[in-house]
Amino acid sequence: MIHDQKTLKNRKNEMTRERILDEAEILFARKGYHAVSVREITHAASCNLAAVNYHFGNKQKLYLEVFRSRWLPRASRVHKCFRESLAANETPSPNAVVQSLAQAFLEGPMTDQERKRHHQLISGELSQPTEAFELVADQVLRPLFNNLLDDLRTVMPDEIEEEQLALNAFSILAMVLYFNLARPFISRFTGYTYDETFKARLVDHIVEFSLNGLGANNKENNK
Amino acid sequence: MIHDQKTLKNRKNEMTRERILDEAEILFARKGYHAVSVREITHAASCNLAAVNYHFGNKQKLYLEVFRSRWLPRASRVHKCFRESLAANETPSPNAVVQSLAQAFLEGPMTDQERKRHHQLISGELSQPTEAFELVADQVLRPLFNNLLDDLRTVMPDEIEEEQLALNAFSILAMVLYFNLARPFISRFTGYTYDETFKARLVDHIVEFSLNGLGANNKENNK
DNA sequence: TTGACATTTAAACGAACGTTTAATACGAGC
DNA sequence: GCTCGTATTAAACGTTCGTTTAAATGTCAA
Repeated sequence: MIHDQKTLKNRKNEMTRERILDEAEILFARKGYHAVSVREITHAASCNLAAVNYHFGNKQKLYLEVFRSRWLPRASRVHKCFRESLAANETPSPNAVVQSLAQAFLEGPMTDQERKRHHQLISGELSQPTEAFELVADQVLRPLFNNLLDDLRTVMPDEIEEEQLALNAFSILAMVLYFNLARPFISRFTGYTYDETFKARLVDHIVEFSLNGLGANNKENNK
Repeated sequence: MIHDQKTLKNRKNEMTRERILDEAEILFARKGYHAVSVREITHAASCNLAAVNYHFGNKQKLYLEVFRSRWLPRASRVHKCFRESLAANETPSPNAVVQSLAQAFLEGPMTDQERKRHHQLISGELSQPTEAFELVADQVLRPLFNNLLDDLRTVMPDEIEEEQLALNAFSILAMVLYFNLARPFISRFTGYTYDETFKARLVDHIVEFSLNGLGANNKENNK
């Protein structure tokens, strides 16, 4: 601990910064940007009120940094999980595409409360987009969409139109995203809890439903 | 105008009230509850700051009243449109169910900016539920879901499980709601504008995709 | 015209907000 | 030990917030 004092100092510096980011993400996800005060965040992070402005400039920049340093990496992990799971199949197929995507999003590399935070944050941006949405759209959503489009192009018949392909891609995303976003809604109406069994059931259903949905343009090789 | 002064007075009373509700809905939809101030609303409605508290008690109750007197009736109109469109078919079929639902939601009895406001408001409640969500869930969403469930029970094979039925219902709703909620997202990535042609194309796609999705449990009579 | 009631108005309230400041604390390098 | 630069602190800043008040205005019945 003597030989690396710079690190020690930096770690101390970053401790508060990181603690603020952690608590800010939790609170922003739970209550939304405007319903959370800087005082609330700094109190949860056990630091001084001025720390937010010292480390991030202002509240808005802190919010953006939550997306940059927390949301984006997590989304990248999910995206990577999807890519690797898909690549693991020796022969590409619509089934592999949809199954990999659904598993990555519903059972992917996140704890359950992480997933909840993750989707609450993006849900807020979808309903009231800020600068953070630009970030997310450019760095995550568009690459994901384009990848999905390419995957579908590979496994679907050649004669299919581009527009039809895009609509299919959106529909698959709709299924995957909806069953994450509408979780409270679904739990409320059915009484189901999102435990491992139910999530596995959900993945199966999404795969089956989407695959048949695609099947309209792809009668022969969808299994 | 002499014989009905009570009405005249009441109309005057309600003028301000209604104007506030109109402007409040627009602003709440556009910016979200916490990002809109009472001053902003009363200025847009060209009335005094205290009018909100006089007519509605407080800001929160005004927000709730927007849902009660504006959102719910509009949702009822859409629901009714769906029911009537479905009843117009002489023989019930999965195709009729899905098509009626998709048309009611995407091309139903609303102007386009009404639909935008409508979905922005509910989108906010989905991502950060308040008391208004209870209202909407009980009065609109649950009846709609139960109706859809009953419709599907009628047109699907008898041996289908309740859970399977519920998942199918959610999936159809996912398609319909997603293509409304994710409109900015979709427009951004494809460049498509939500004009009449594209909306008709969307309805066709949703019907086809969902119908095939259902088809997994319903091979023979889905057309 | 007068009196009772409902609505609108201007002004102010205290509280909470995001942000700034200036002083203090503290580890790293000389 | 001293100094420099970074981090933390307590306090205050000016603004805006939702809400309240009390007076003014308007409306209709008697």
